[in-house]
Formats: sequence, C-alpha cells, structure tokens
Amino acid sequence: MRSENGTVGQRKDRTFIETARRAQIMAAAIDTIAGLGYGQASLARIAETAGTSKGVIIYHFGGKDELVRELVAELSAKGRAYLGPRLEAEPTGAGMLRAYIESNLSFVRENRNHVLAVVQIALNARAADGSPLYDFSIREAGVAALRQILIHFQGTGEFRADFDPDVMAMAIRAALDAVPARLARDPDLDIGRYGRELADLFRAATRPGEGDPGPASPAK
Amino acid sequence: MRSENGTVGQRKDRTFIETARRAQIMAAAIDTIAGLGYGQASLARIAETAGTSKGVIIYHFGGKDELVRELVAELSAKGRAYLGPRLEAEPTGAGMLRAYIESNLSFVRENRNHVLAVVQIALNARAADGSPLYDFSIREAGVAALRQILIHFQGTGEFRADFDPDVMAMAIRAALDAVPARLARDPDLDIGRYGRELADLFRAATRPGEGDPGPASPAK
Amino acid sequence: MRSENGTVGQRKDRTFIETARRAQIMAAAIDTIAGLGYGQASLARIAETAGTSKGVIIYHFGGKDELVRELVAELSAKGRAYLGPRLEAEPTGAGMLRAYIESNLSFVRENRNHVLAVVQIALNARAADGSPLYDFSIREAGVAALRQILIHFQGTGEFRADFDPDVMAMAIRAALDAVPARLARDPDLDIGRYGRELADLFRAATRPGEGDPGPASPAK
Amino acid sequence: MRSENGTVGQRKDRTFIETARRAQIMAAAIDTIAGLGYGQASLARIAETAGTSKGVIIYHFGGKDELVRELVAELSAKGRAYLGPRLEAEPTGAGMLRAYIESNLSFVRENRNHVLAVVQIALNARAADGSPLYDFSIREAGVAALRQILIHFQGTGEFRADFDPDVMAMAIRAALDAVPARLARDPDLDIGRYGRELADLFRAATRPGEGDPGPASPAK
DNA sequence: TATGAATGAGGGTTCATTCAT
DNA sequence: TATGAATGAACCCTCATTCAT
Repeated sequence: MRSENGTVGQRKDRTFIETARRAQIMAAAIDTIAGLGYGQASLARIAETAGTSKGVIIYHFGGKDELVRELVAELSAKGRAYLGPRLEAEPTGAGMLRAYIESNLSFVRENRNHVLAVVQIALNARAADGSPLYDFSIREAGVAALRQILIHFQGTGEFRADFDPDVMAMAIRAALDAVPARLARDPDLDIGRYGRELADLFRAATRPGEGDPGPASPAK
Repeated sequence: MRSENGTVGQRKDRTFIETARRAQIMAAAIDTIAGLGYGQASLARIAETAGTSKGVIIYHFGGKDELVRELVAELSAKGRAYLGPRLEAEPTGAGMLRAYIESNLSFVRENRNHVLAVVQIALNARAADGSPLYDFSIREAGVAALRQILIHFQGTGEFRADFDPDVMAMAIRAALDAVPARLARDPDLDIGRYGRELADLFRAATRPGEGDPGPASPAK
Repeated sequence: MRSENGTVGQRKDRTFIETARRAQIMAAAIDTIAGLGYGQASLARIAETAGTSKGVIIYHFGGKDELVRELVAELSAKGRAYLGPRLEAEPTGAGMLRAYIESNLSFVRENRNHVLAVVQIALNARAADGSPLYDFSIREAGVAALRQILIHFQGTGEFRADFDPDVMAMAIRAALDAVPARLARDPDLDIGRYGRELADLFRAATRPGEGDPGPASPAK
Repeated sequence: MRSENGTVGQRKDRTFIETARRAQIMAAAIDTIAGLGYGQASLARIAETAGTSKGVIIYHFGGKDELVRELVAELSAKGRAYLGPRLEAEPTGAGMLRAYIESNLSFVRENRNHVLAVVQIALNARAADGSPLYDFSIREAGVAALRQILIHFQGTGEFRADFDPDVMAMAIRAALDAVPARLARDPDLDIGRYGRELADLFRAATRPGEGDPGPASPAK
C-alpha cells in the first residue's frame, strides 16, 4: 500500500489514519536525521522516535529510500510555495534579491529541522554505486531561478553587468545553505538580522559601481 | 605500531615501509571517501582500493577513527602551509582578501580529492552520541582568521565599516566551501576564473561605497 | 523487542513464541558455556547449538551481555526459590546448616549445566577495564546469608563460639562451589552421599567441642 | 630456538640474555593474567606490559600455549619446593594438616599474582575442542597428596575414621583455592590469621569426636 | 492495518600466528 | 636475536528488508 508518486499532496486514496501515520513518521524522521545526521538515522532509531517499529515505516513507505524521497519532496514543495509569492511581489531587482535572501532564511527559521534534515540527505544519500541522489535536483532548481533573476536585472542595468551571474548565484546560494548548519550549533542565531546583513552584502556586490573591483589578480 | 599523535610532522620513528604504506592507505581512503561519500567508505572498500585488507589498515592506523583524523590533520597542515605565506605577502586589505579567496581555490584545485574527502568527513563524521566530530574545529579556524582580517581593515578604513564581519566571513567561507562539491560534478570548472570572479564579488561587497545598500527590508 | 529489565519474572508482555525462543536460546547458551567455557562460547557457537543464527539471539536479547545477565538472573532466582523454604523449615542450627549444604548440592544436581554455566560466567565475565562483572554480587549474597545463620547460632550456643563466622562461611561456600567443576568431569558423582559427608564435616567443625582445636600454629 | 621442555630449571643451553627475556615476559604475563583475567590477557596486552612486541613473545615461547604452560609449570615447581619440606617436618597428623593449610596460604601470600594467574589459567584455558587443559593435572596432584595424609592418619587413629577422605580433601582444597580470588578483591586480608582459623576449622572437623555428627539427613 | 520474528550482508575490531628482514 | 609487517579467521553488532500472521 505504498505511495506511488513522489508528490506531496495527498493524491491517491489515503485513509485519514494513514495520512496521520505518515505525518507522524515523517516528523520523527526529520527530527532524527536533523539531530543525529543521515548516517546515524537508521530505521530503528526513527521508529523509536516515532514510537513504533521499523515494520510500520516500511509498510507505509515501502522502504527507507521512499521515506527519504518524500521528505525531500515535501520540503521542496513547501519551499516553492513559500518563496514563489514573495518573489513575484517584488518589482525591482534589488527588492527581488533581498526578498530571495530574506525569504529563504525565514523559511529556514520556520522549518529548521526539516531543512536540516534535507540538507543532511542531500549531502549524504547515495545510490548503490556511490553517486549522489539528490544533490543536483534540489539545489539546482534554486540556483537556476536565482540566476535568471540576476541575468534579467543585469539586462535592465539595475545590476552591474560585469559579474558572472553563475558565480554570483552560487555565492548567494552557498551563503544561504550554510545557515542551517550554523543554526544547528547556535540555535539563538538572530536570523532576521543575519538575513538583512546578507542582503546588504549582496546588494553591495551587485550594485553598479565605480568600475574597478580592486587589484587585479596576478596572472596564474 | 600505530601513530599516537594527531600531528602531521613525522614524529616518531617511522620505517620507510610504514611511511609508504600509510601514504598508500591514506590515498586510497581519500579517493574512496571523495568518490563514494563518507557513509559508503567502509574499511573494506578502502582496503580494496588500496589493494590490501582491512587488517592492514587497522594495523597501521589502529582503527578507522585514527585514519580519518590523520586525513583531516594532514589536509589542515597542508592548508595552513599553503595559505599562510600567500596571505602574509599581501600588504593591503583588498590584496589579502583576494589572496585568501584565490589561494583557497587554487589549493582546492591542487588537492581536489583530499579536500572533497575532508569535507565529507567534516559533514558526516559523528561521535557515538550523534554530535559532530570535526565540524567546529576545522572550519572555525579558517573563519576566525578571515574575520580578523576583515575587522582589521575595517579599522583602517580600507573596508566599509557597516558590514558585520561575522556574516561577511561566513559568506566568503561558504562560497569557497561550495566549490569542491561543484568541482566534483563539473571537473572542467575553470577555477582560476572562478576565483577571480569571486574575489571581485567580495571586493565589491567590502569596498566603502556610496552608502545605502538598497531598499531596507520591511520590518519583520 | 529486547527485554529491558534484568529481573526474571516475566514482566513485559512477551509473545508465546518469543518466550519459547528465549528459553531455547538460553538453554543453548547454558549448554555451550557449561561445555566449552565462557571464553569459547561465542554467539555463533551458541546459535549453532540452538539451531539458529547470531542475528536471532541479538534480536531477542539485544546483545551477548544481556543474554548472559539473564542467565545469571534466572539461576539466581531459581536458587533463592529453591533454598529459601528449605532453610526456613529448619528450627535448629545444625539442621539449618545441613539443609543449607544438602539443598545447595541437590540444587546443583538438578541444575547442573545452568550452575556450571553461571560459575563460568562469574569467573570470567569482565567489564571492558578487566574488572569482574558478577563475582561479587552472586556469591556474596549466598555467603552473607550463611554467615548470618552461623552468627545467630553461635549466639544461642548451638555452635561453638570460637570460630570466625566469616572464615567458616567462606569454607562452606568454597566446598559447595567446587562441586560443579568436579561434577563436570565426573558425572557419576553421588551428590546425595557427597552432601551428607559435607554436612557431617561442617557439623563436626561447628559443634561445641572439648576446647583446644589442636596444636597451636607457631608464631609467624 | 624455543624451549623444548616444560620444566622450569634452565635446562638446555639458554643464553643469559634469553633467560632474562623469558623471565621478563613471564612476569608480564603473570601480572596481566592476574589483573585482567585469562580471557582479556592477549599477547598484545602482555607484550605491552612487558614493553615489547608480540613477536618477541612468540619467538621466545613459540606461542601462547607454551608461555602459559611454563607459567603453570613454574608455579607448580615452586609450590612443590615450598610445601614439601614443610610437610615432611611434621610428625603428627594434626601438625601436618595445619602445616598443609598454613603453608599453602603463606605460599599464596608470597606468590599472589602468580597464583592468581595460574588459577585463571586452570579455570579457563581450553583445548580446541573445549576440554579443560590444566584443571586436572594441577589440582589433582595437591588433592591426592592431601588425601594420602588424611588416610594415613585415619589409620593411626589420630583422625576420626568416619569421614570420607575424598570429601575432606576436596573441602580443604576448595577452601584454599578460594583464597586467591578473595585476596584479589580484598588485598588487606590477614592471611596468617585466616590460615590459623582454617586450620582450626579442619582440625575440629577431623578430630575423633563423641560420635553423632548431628541430625541425620532425611532420606532423599 | 500493523506487528513480531527472522534473515543475511556488512560494519569495525581483536586475535594468534607467519614471514621476511 | 629481534622486530615490523601482514594475514585471515573470528568476534559482536547494526542494518534494511522480508515474511507470516
């Protein structure tokens, strides 16, 4: 009776009780992975956190891989739903950039463990042959959207034209992605302030300036 | 006879053959961890890559933990030896920032797998209770040095005074740390250019500017 | 689902099949330890005796330590249940002493392998640091009870007052504890007769006598 | 170049240095086995205590079994040399019994760790098929001599005739054998006093008495 | 719908011993 | 005479999964 699609919406015919069970297990999985790391998050430990047995998890999800996939898919959907409107509301490039950064961080704040868990998964989950399972798909989506924004407003002249949108997008994403880990070991981090600082930082980095970005690097 | 200190210098009297074996095993471990991820890098697989058996690894290192510790310590030492002189050679803040970024990246290029492996280790190695083993120590050192530089040149006025050196240091580190993973899935990445772009980016972000960093974020 | 208490009573709700499996495994463990000694009694060998696999044992007991603990606890409980009533039924000191000795031995006869196994465990099971695990707890209980009896009837005058109850208790315990090993290599030993002889022996040793217990030992 | 006889005397052509090495290793083995138990006393740990490597031990003794055999043989020889004269000096049965007990215990006091180690060995060392290696040989010798004494003086009438010399010998041996373990966990035990008490005890048990050894045991 | 029971591969580690030097 | 290097079996244990109920 496993789920046969990776989406999150309760497609298919799910009993009320089944939906509840799945949510309970996913919550336990999130907490376990976020707290102990992907490598330590065995089905047994997740089951223990959930107050059930391994069998139940496999019954509901068909296997560990499927459970993990749902965790990722759900967060991804939540993220899109959260970020989309906030971006579309912004008319200017600067506003959009700031919205992107700050919304991402407030999303992290509001979904701390889930984000932590998915980061763990993205970094560690591997196919049998050792190739990463999620690394691409997840992040690439975010980076691509971001790059589009950058390119667009480089075109309008609102951003300086002489930065590589690829590199800039990557730097922004990297700064955002580093936050969950930081948050994990410093739970009192003021994310609001942090986001504002980061937005300022990248605003300064993208604003059309007086030209020379500093000393040229020596030819390598 | 296992090593009893985490340092890298060839303390103790090591046989020629032992030194060779250790190097061979460490190389195999680096390739295995970099290629398959920390979770998949069992002693058996490392031994297979090295063309030996688990027993030999344990004989020379005393255990997996020690092998991993040595991997980390060696890279850390190599990194300090590489970066130190390159930073000290720079008199200006802008030069130092650029040197920091570009040296880091060329170090990554020259030690790709080793860096990848240690990143894997830092992200995944956990104590029995689930707490990270290396996360702090490794990165913190780099971030702290960077922050000192930023603070210093904020004081001299070469950098703008209105950014948080903590956040800036974190953003720079994050951008650098993201490179190994990117390099892993795109081996042809032009790191020289990438470094120059990144240095430009953060030069722009730190240069004293005309003030307003853009639209204020709405009060949250 | 492993047991979480060291007690013997069938706390927790155990399935019928689980109870049976546990009994089967414990029986196999008893025979293996009694036959081969604690050091040779690996999980693999116990499993082989039981006709299962190591995994099953770990599933039911959670680990070797727990299995061993259970073996000890069960025998201890059986022993108390066996000895208690037999002692309380005796009004006189001499009767109690005889009952103690003979009951102990008939208990040994009826639980030969189990006793042998627990003796092996008590002598050999060590914590990681080399300190004994059970030596104290098990034997001390028996010795303490015995000493109380001796002291009591020294008070009533039924036993001679000039022996050290500590030493006497230890000697009696030692004589009893030596029997299982003897029984192991001479299965036809007549334990009934043996017990009667031993009881006579210690009756003679405790009976108020004509005074001088023989030549004094030369001053050391 | 291993030793080819189980005796202790430095038969064969042993270099001075070899003799010294052997003694050093045996001392380390004694301390290790006495301290940690036979099961925990691996060659590695013994070598560590001795300040050498496993290879040296195997070189000098040919293997662990041989080392253990020497430990046993040496103690056995020392014991015979110690006890023999002390027994022969005694003309009376009572004196001999007392000498046997007290000499045994003072021997234990003077060779505490060695005795402890050999007890460990006797209880644990097993052949490949699980059968004990030393249990018989060691103890039997002592018990047999003791039984001879008992029988002899039953004949002369100095001991009561109505005890089973087998059982009595076993009880005495058991009381003596229990001392090392007791000594291990209570190093301040006053062995002199203990021996005198024990000798008194068994003197009382062997002295011709007024007949009835107490209440007869109920027919089983 | 859920659980308890079992499985088998693989994990890291310890061990006594062999071998070349 | 001694050691360092290596080996391979055995150790206890964890894991995701299957199966019968």
